[in-house]
Amino acid sequence: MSTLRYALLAALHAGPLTGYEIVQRMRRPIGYYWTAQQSQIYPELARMTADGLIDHDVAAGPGPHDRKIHRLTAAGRAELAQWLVQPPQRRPPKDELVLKTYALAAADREAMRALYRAEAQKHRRRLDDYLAQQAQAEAQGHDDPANPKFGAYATLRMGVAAERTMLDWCEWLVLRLER
Amino acid sequence: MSTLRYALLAALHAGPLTGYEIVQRMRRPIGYYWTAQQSQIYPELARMTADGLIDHDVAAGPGPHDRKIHRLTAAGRAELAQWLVQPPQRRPPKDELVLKTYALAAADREAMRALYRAEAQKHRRRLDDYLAQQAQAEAQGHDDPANPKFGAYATLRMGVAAERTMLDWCEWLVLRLER
DNA sequence: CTAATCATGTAAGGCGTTACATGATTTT
DNA sequence: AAAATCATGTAACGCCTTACATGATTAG
Repeated sequence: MSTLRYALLAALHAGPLTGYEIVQRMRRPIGYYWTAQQSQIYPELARMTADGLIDHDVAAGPGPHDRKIHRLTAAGRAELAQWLVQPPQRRPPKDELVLKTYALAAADREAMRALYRAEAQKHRRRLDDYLAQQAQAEAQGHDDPANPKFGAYATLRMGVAAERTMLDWCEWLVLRLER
Repeated sequence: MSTLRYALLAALHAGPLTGYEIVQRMRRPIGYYWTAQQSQIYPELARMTADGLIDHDVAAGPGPHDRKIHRLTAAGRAELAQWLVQPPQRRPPKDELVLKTYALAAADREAMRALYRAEAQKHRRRLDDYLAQQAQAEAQGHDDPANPKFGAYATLRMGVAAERTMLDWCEWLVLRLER
């Protein structure tokens, strides 16, 4: 069982979705959890159906393809529940900006400073975006653990925290590389 | 040019290393920058040598293989310097724990709470470890941008910040999932 | 009239992980 | 005597990205 499979089970945990809707959610991590391309998602959904983890209803779509509305089977839901409570396997963080930083002595200092200033800007934008979404989620009561959307809210909070961390780090570098 | 190539150029930016030494540094990200397996590293070093980005001296080793001490060529150093100042391409963060959190409603609440408590513990340990390394680096003056090890120090600071962020988030979840 | 959206899929190729292989020296 | 360290490599396989393909409806 690959992590992608669990990601798809997780995507379906709160209710049925079409492959297309899953693709939308996983393209840009709006909340902040996982990503995958459609060329990975469609075949995997087919395999999961063959393995009895999910099934689907078929409905006519606007284009040449019918819509397949996927939902978890009892087996799929059990598999998900069992996986959720197991400790995650740590996969190493790979961040290009951090890698560049390791070798920053090999580049022009002012150019590197400009890089961090530009990255800080990007993180500030994304942070503002996430903060707005977080406020909206709180207004709708998603911050209550009893609310079914609490999980999505918690991932959003991680997104906020991560963006803030990156922003602070970039700003620290901009200051440190002065002169 | 893959990111792995740039990671290897970055690894060699401060001086020559054998493939084995690079493997050690990239296995568990001591600072916090990049990882790769030896089965990726050795063939890539060979290809980079063929492409003129690095070259090496050969010396007798203790085992059946000679040591190859790799260093950047002028072309390799130029390629690295040019890459460093370009904006990094964002690759989506994939964190299994965050993924699990998204679907946390599908699992037993107390079991999830135990999971976050255990994860908090791991992050606390790693944070302490990184903090000790950071203090040592500062005592040796690596926090000065003029010091050639400043880049490694800056990546370590990112490691510290990231661990602290994850720790806080796990502890927040433990509190929120109470009762 | 052009472009985007909805909706599902296939093909090719590169990136990354796990496992296998060798063998002398040093540590337990 | 057994295990770890040093040191470099290959093989198999799966994951992931980029690109291609179809075609009706809706928005600009």
